[in-house]
Amino acid sequence: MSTVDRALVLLDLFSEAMPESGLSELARLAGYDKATTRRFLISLGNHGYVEQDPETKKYRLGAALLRLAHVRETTFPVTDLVLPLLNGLRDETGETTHFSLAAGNSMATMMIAESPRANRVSLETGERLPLHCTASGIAWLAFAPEKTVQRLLAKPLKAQTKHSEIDPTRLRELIGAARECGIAVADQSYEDEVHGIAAPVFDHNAQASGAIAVATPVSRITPETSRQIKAAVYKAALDITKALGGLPDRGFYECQKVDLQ
Amino acid sequence: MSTVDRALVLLDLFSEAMPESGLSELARLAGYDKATTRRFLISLGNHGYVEQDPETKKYRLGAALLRLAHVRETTFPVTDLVLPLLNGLRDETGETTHFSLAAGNSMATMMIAESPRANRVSLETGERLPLHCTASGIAWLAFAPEKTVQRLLAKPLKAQTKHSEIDPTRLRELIGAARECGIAVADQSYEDEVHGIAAPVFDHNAQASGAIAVATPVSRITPETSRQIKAAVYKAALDITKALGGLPDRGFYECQKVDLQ
DNA sequence: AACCATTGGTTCATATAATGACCCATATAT
DNA sequence: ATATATGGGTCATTATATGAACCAATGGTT
Repeated sequence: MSTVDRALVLLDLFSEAMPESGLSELARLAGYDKATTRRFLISLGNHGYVEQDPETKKYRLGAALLRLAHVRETTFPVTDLVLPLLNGLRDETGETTHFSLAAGNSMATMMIAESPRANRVSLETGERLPLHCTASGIAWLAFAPEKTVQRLLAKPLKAQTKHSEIDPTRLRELIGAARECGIAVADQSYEDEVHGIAAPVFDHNAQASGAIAVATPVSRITPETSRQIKAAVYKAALDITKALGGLPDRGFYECQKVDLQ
Repeated sequence: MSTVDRALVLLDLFSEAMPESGLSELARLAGYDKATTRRFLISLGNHGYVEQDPETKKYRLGAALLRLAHVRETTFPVTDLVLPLLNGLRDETGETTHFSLAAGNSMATMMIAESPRANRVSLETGERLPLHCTASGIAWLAFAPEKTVQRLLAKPLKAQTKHSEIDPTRLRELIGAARECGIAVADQSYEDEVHGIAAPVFDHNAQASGAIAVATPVSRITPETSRQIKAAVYKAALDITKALGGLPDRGFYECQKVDLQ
């Protein structure tokens, strides 16, 4: 991994859950030496991508990112392309849908279309969800580079609920199953009462870059609704991939033939 | 300059005016070897900060930036803090105001509050303005590190209008004057008929990080309106600096005593 | 008040990773 | 057909990144 890569990892560490952090903590999280971490932070700071609070000495993301995001969005408006499709999926299923991108060791929620129902799953833009116990995460892992999967399964994983699967070999099976049928299911493995169904979205290299998911109160899941949602999610994943100029993995196409239970 | 710094320079090259670019062009603009540039782009791409169009092979800013900007904005909402003050300055002067951050060799427009008048100056968020012939640019240069000024003046500069000053020694004088009174004036030096009055905004290290400016049709500029706007801009610059947790340069405070013409 | 465990920050000999001249295939002008 | 772009890749040389050890300062604990 190049020096530049290592420096950029620091940016990935920041999230809504951890919007600012100290030098030692960042070094620990990234697994770098303190001196190295500090040099990286200074370089990032030179360009306005991080700033340091003069009081607390903590580092946070910098204002220059707003400019870049603005250029990106006015130039290549992902939101404009994806949101209508996400809304369509929401209307079709009647349930909350969301689009997320893989970011470091988690999925970052980029867009949400909430269900109109009173009893619905609700989440927030920017939320970061763990890979191993969410439908989106499993769907992404199923088409992610093998090395990424290995690295994730090597570490000890945290169970979010009593339904969470944290055994590496069992997780391998789940990932394998998702790869088989192009769809991942997470039944209350991230939060009790919440059922997730997700499919990967691909970039132009046929690499999974993110995922779309439908999140449902578990009470509304029946064999019928499940089948219906799976079919809708599968189709929407293809549509969004296409809208973003991506190319689905070869194997993903063949999933159409698989009986979606 | 460290390797990481050099890689990050590539991100700064992208703008609304140049939202995507090829390998050779980027290498040329940054002054790097093609191989080096390519390695940087790949590293940036690994983290989603740039992407490559598979057709044209051109590179553009990546989607991961949206996540970072989102975290930054929900965590440390600059817009929420600055926009009200910018609106206040607009209301006070009746003219279009904007806030910009220094980014590479230009000022990047971050926020705008447009004048309600029919005959008004109009600009766009994200626009990048040259340093040497805009009020914002001069205001920033006046309190920027000496090395930055030297580097800028070393290169040949482009005249935007027949009023643009491009002679290094004359520009030095303009910058010096701006440093004296904390205010920079640009009379039709970027665009004919447009008059700009700007003051720097400082970060927590008392370094100029950006500027606010009032842009006026030159027809409405009289000694009186000019004096009034200068006073308002000066005060707003202090307010915004404070709102952002910044600390004005020592010299900037003393400008209050200077007669603003 | 002495103690230990943190923190942010710094130094410098060593080892590792960055560099760029050179090469290739392809595409678009002349 | 020749010249000059382009994106991409290789590899010996060299410059840069690295991290153990080191401060000074802060904040609990005993």
